[in-house]
Amino acid sequence: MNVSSKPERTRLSAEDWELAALQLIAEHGVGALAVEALARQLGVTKGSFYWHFRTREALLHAALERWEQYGEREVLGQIEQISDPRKRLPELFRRVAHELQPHRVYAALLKALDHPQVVPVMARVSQRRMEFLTTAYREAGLAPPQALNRARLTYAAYVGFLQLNFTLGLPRLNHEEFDAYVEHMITTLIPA
Amino acid sequence: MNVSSKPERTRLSAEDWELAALQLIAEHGVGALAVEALARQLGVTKGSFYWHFRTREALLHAALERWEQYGEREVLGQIEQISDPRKRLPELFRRVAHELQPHRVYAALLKALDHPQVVPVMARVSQRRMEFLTTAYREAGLAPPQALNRARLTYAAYVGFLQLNFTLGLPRLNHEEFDAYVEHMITTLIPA
DNA sequence: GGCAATCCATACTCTTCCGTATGGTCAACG
DNA sequence: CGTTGACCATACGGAAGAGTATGGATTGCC
Repeated sequence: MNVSSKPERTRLSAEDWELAALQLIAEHGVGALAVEALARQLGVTKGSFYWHFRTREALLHAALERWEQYGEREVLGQIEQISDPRKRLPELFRRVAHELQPHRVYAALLKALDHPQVVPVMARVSQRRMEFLTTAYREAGLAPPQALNRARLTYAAYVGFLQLNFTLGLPRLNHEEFDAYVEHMITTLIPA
Repeated sequence: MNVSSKPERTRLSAEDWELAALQLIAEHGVGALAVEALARQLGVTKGSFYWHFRTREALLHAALERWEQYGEREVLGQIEQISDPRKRLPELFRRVAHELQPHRVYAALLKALDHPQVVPVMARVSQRRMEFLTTAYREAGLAPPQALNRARLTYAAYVGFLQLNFTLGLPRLNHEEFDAYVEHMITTLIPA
């Protein structure tokens, strides 16, 4: 809690700036990533920043790289350990649905696809996830062309739900309504 | 073609500014909506702008309102005239899929849900479209709870596809691949 | 043609934010 | 305990863009 609210008067490292940048991106988007604002939030001034980073773009690049590295195998790694291929996709859906917090950054980056720096990162991440989905659908019994299109459809639904739910707050679902929606997704998208 | 490239030396109205703003939003996002940039594009200076509008926010508000008014009943109005309810949804899918041009503004606004001005507009538009989808699914034979969730799923897939395809350029589909994807959507999401 | 309203250009101010220059402070270590 | 290097504050320069002030140009209308 007091990582950013109470600076605790310890000195900062480049990692601190990158984590603070990711948090700020998740809350206010890439456009709000200003060094002076970040410095105020961290309780220091710009002088600190320009010791750790050469430029603002360097910070964004480092933060995106960190996110791409560490935020990846949180979900996919655990799912791959499930032996039964037919149980993988429902479990993936349920886990992703109930751990929406790590996806805040992804939702924010989705709204920043104007910036040339985030496009390659998002392209790589989306590509990997889509390939994961495609093979999962193939292992679940779909023919290759069907599996590919189903993966596209599933991933589009995921991305769209992030946009609509997070930043637009629509549809406004309570807990049980949300669970019902997830189960509806499972029965609709995953072959029996 | 020469609406913006050749100003034809005619004087401008507020409508001209709003249309130019929408075009600029569709191409470069809401963040790129700067009055001096727009003025350069229209072949005039800021002096013209601040005669027609009190502030930059006023222009954005007017442009959004115009978009919400005129860009709505292009698709939905035609679909409602289809008598057979079971043929409405496939036809809706195909038309939306092949007229993606009017959805560029929607895709751009989707990436600008940080701005407080666009949130209510997008909320209204998305709400209306989702209600349209829900009744269409009910008329296609789904029970009310199923129809609601199916509408959410469909609309999320639509929104996600806009994001992934337009601004990220992924998945990169040619014409027949795209048609196959649309047909896959139809068979997967619409009850037989 | 002349007048008034409409439309636009020019020339400012003000704010925000990136980046630089430079000196100060604190901790570690010999 | 003094020196060194890591870390930070302060002050500045410069670019970009919003908004204002004011006068000039152009159009419609009598």
